[in-house]
Amino acid sequence: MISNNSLARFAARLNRHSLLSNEELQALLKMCCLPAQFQARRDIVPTNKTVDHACLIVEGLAGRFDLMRDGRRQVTALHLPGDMCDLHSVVQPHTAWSITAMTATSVLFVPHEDLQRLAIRYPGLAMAFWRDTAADAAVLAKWIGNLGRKDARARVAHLFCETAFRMELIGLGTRRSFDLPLTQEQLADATGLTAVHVNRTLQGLRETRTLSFQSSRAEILDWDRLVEIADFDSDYLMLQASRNPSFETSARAELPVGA
Amino acid sequence: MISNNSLARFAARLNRHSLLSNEELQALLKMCCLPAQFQARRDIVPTNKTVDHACLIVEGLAGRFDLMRDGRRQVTALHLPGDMCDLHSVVQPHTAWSITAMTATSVLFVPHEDLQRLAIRYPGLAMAFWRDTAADAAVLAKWIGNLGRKDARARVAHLFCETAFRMELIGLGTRRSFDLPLTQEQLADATGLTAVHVNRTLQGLRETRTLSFQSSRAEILDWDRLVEIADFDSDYLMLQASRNPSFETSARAELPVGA
DNA sequence: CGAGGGGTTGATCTCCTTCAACGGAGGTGG
DNA sequence: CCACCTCCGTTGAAGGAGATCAACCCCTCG
Repeated sequence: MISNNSLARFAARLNRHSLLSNEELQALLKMCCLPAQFQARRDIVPTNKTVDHACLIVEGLAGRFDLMRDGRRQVTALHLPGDMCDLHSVVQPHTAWSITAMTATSVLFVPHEDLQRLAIRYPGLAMAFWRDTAADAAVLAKWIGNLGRKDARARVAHLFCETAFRMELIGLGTRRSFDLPLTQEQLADATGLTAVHVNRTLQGLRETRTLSFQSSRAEILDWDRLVEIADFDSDYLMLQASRNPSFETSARAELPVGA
Repeated sequence: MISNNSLARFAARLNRHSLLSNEELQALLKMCCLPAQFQARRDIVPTNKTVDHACLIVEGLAGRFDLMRDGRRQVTALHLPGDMCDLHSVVQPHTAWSITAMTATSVLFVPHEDLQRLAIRYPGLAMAFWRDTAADAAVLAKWIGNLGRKDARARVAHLFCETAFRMELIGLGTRRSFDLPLTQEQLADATGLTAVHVNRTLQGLRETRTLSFQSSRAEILDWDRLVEIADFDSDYLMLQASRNPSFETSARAELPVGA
């Protein structure tokens, strides 16, 4: 199955915050899953359904959306390749959100059943899944802070800092330069602004030689300045610091004995 | 130990979204934990530390805060009695957030070690913990939508809808009438507004006989109207609908045999 | 009695929205 | 190959929602 390669990206993500044993890793990679393609602006997971599979981003960009009655929409999370963007649906199969392809996107659908089976069989994996959901939540919390208490410039700057950081982490470009094929309207959906104001804000950042974002490419000209403007601190991403090896090893040690 | 009674509230919360077996329930209630009291505005969990215990709210109100460099602050989550407000710290012991008592609050500190042990021993509990974190994240996502795309009136209305709903659920008042000893400044911290504007917004809601909030008491005079203004839909709270019994029972069935 | 915290009010300012128009790039069909 | 259309970025002008600043009131508490 071709999907092995793509599952590896997810495994790598988990392994970044949770140490996985070889056995756990192998079990992860053996999950069977269904590949699918989506054009930009297509719903990958519609709202208000009950789903029986989670969705792993292989290529492209996907957004989790909160939709208002009047048609306004807000991106609540941005998902890059390797993200299992609704891993939480395993424990919460009724969707109150919707996941939409923001660019042409290819995904793998992974049955909940498989993920549940792994979580029961391997407590270390259950912890890793839980931790992944917690990491996701930490990003959500940070976005609340940004939307609630920062102006347009800081919000846009923060989005670019975060995305640059994550892109570098998964090996898609560097934090100074990476592809980001989003329209200004999509950036607006993510920052709680209008497309017009995102435009003006980007111009401001461009004029001060801080950030240039043109033809789907982000070039961060002055990283320190951007971080300063955004009040960005990568800690919340929980990408390297949050390992909890003492528990992971004890989990493994206890597995053959205790359970 | 006095704490049994208080742990029961948390168990009830879990049981609301995850079916627990008697054995799991008993194990939960047997956790040992340390009671503590906090005055309003005291940090229960400071930011930028590594913690080895989670924090269960027994009485009072606590807020999770995101703090900006310049001193601005944003509440990212509001925690009511029965909430284990940083359950996610079990898998993510480094705090990027801070938890502060918003009123006089009594809490129980529960060692991560105990929670981890339970999660390993009982996959059903591990799932319940994971689901609790997911439910928490769903609220965070909804708040992002509110902050990003709704005006002051809708934000305030939504906060009251959500809180009324949750209060009723845990048996502290009804959705029409409940105690909420928060200042307008604290409401402002939660809605991304200023205290002055919260004041004017509340006046507007009071004048239209929708909501009255005075001397620490919320009276929702017109629930339907408030829901309409807030664009509130309780689905995201995942309080009754998200049970996943098919898995829970299979987990239990497999426990004695499989693991 | 004085101090301080919280609610209320008014005046002013500003950031962002809204609306509208235009231009360029890319795609399509005659 | 050009006409046309659509999408996206850009610009300008006007309006509005909410912030900011400052004052005042009331209540509680030392």
